[in-house]
Amino acid sequence: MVKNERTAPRPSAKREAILDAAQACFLEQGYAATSMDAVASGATVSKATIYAHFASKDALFAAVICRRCDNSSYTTGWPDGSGEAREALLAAGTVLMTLLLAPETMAMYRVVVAEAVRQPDLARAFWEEGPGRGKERLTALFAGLAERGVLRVADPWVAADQFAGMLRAEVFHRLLLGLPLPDGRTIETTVAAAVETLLRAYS
Amino acid sequence: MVKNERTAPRPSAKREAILDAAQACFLEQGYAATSMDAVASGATVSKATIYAHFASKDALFAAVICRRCDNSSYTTGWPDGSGEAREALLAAGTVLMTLLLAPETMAMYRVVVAEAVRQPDLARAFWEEGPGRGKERLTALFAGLAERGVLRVADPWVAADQFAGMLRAEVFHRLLLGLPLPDGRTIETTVAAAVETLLRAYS
DNA sequence: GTCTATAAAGCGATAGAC
DNA sequence: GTCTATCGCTTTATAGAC
Repeated sequence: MVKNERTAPRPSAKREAILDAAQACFLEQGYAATSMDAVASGATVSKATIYAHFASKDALFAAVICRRCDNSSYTTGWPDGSGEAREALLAAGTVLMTLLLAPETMAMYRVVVAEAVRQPDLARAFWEEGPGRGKERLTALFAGLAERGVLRVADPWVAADQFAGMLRAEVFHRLLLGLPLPDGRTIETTVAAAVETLLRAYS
Repeated sequence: MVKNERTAPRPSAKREAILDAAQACFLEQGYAATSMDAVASGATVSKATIYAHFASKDALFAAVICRRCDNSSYTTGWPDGSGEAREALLAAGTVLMTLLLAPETMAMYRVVVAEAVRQPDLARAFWEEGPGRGKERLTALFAGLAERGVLRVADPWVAADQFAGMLRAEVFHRLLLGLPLPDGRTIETTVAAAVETLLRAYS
């Protein structure tokens, strides 16, 4: 850890505590309902200290979202695309949908969507680092399967779009609205149904 | 128009003006960023008049959402399911996706999602009157096509879920975040691709 | 950098006249 | 029902001591 970090501010203990507390507040209660007093209290820090690190509430919010985006790169279980098509799609679908339905992801999505109109740059960054990146990996997977001839996909982008869409159907939208799920619909059944449909369509 | 309306309050000119102004504010700026002063100004009415009609800001918001839900029943162009499967699905998909991508629908979705945690009852009402109703119609359509034997669908709910999901894929989520659309992706191409995929899978 | 204390403004909601 | 005027509270942000 040399001191040669010009772009990002170097992490300090207080700064991290502030970001942690702010993330908890923003994700649980939304942007507007979160007060700087609540963040200060959560971080056991005075409000003035927050303003020493972040220019404004907007800047603090942006910092929280960006930090979260940078950390959203865990891809354990992602298939390399070398085996059977069904196997690869089941693995990819399970990874994506598990990440998608994680409470933290849902909360993140809610708050970014809510603030998208007010902070367009943030919405763009969120998409590119989050859903957009997953979409690219999925497109690459379909392209690889098509190239190897195990799947007859004319346009990998469209196939990835359809796959992602089927994963993010009613289950996702009900969770986003905080509603109970329909009986018997789980990650496994949804992924399996989507994979079977795609295999029948593209074989 | 007899005076026998016990449930809903009878419409008055001022009341409607308030609801119109409130809807414009809430959908454009969100719940928290909308002040009662702004609504009063938009309706050319005093703030006290608003409180004569609505108990609180929350109540006003709920009234706006519910009124909008009641009006979202235009189904021009919805297929009766008597003809060919491709024809019926193309028609249904176009109707759904056109409604889905309408700016007003997008704004509504944004604000309801943002307030879902704080007002769960409202989120539930929105789902049942909006997306839920569309989903039911779609499920019935698939069930009818399956019954007539023109489509081999084991579970109409799953088929409807997948169709709706494919319609609400990247295009929908990018619009929700206020981002530009990828080149060459329109309502027509998305609907057509989804229909072809489902036909290949379920024929 | 970090604190306490406070400024300055905006908010939802209400009182009281008409 | 509708208005004007205002209350009481919370908010973001800052000043000044250390």
